Amino acid sequence: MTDSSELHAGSDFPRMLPLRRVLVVDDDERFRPRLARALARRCGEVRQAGGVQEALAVAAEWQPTAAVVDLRMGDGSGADLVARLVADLPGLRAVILTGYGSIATALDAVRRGAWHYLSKPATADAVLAALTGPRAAPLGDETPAPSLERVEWEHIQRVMTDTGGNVSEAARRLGLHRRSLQRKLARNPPAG
Amino acid sequence: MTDSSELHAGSDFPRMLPLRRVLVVDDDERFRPRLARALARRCGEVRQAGGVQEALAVAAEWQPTAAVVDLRMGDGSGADLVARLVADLPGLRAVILTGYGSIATALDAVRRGAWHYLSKPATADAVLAALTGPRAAPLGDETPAPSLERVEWEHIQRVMTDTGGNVSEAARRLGLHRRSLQRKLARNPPAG
DNA sequence: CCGGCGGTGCGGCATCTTGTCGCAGCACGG
DNA sequence: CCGTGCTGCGACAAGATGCCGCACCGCCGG
Repeated sequence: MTDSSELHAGSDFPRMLPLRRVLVVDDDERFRPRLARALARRCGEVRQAGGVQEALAVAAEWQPTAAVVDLRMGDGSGADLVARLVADLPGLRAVILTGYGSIATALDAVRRGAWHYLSKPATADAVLAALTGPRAAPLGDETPAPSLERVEWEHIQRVMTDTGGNVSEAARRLGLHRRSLQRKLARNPPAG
Repeated sequence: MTDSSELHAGSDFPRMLPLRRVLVVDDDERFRPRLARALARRCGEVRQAGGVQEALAVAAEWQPTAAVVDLRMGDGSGADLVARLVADLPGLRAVILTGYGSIATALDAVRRGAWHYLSKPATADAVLAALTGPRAAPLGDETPAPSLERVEWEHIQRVMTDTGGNVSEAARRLGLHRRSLQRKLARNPPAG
């Protein structure tokens, strides 16, 4: 991936075969064309799809070698789409684009066949690096799932540092009442 | 930072300067040496530290150019450590290693100066790719924090697919009562 | 064939947790 | 000096959870 700075323009991508035909799937009409254009300057061919159905149609006849897929789309889950794509097109590398907070879901997608995941907004370079670099650690199933309590607590801590310790603001962002946040903070952190 | 003066010959890492001196920080006595050895075969020098205090001491006198830091350690947070390291050693690239479920916290670390984050277990190749590749999208502050409710819901969904839809098993992993999980699942997914 | 085991759904009730008030205090800036 | 927004905290009703029980189902071995 270190030589990604010298991507050949034109039609040959020596050992970067995954980048020959890249399918960009996102229902965000502002973001998708931008990403597609940026990718087009660096890869072989790039096509776009605005949703799951369209993506499946394009994939069936065009047989992309790589896909960049948004996690949340109006007509279906990007994770499901990726699972179907890699099933139909063995060897296809798919990266999941995800907004903040869906990282766990994106990791799920990796276990279901996605190559990597990125948080949005992602630069074209980051996408390329993810596509051509090593696969994201699939997180073996032996990694225990954290308790709900723990997940909640970590997210609260995160937002709290975000707001610089402002309880009222954090409560607003978390969507709960200030008093409730106070009480949660007063409690002790979960053990496991 | 420090340029040609202190370079040890022997290994050549052309434009991979970050990999000259790599500090591996983890309190897991089984995992750390393995990672360190694997890295040593691919980079310049590699040293290890078993905790935050030790890492700070080593960093002060050795001035690493890169660091691989576990997020959770007995004597302190890896995120805090990274923040201090990048403050002291400008140009240092630090990747955070995180277990499942602390991804949000790891992203936090990225905002506080870390270069990238990886989920554990991570291969040495993945670590190198993260260190030499583009920086993880720092997730501008405009990305809204998801509501607590939403975070909870996504985590539940994740564990549910993990268990193949087994409610009892998912409840056990989530650390709540089966009846409560049933009720949560019966409710509708959160909007925002 | 039957009993044990583990899963599911659901009702009910005691108990814990939240939401929503209100009040008082403190800091900041017009 | 007063408005604004933060903080901590008490109180009480509304809501969620833990925990019991029951009925039912599918599976597997005795």
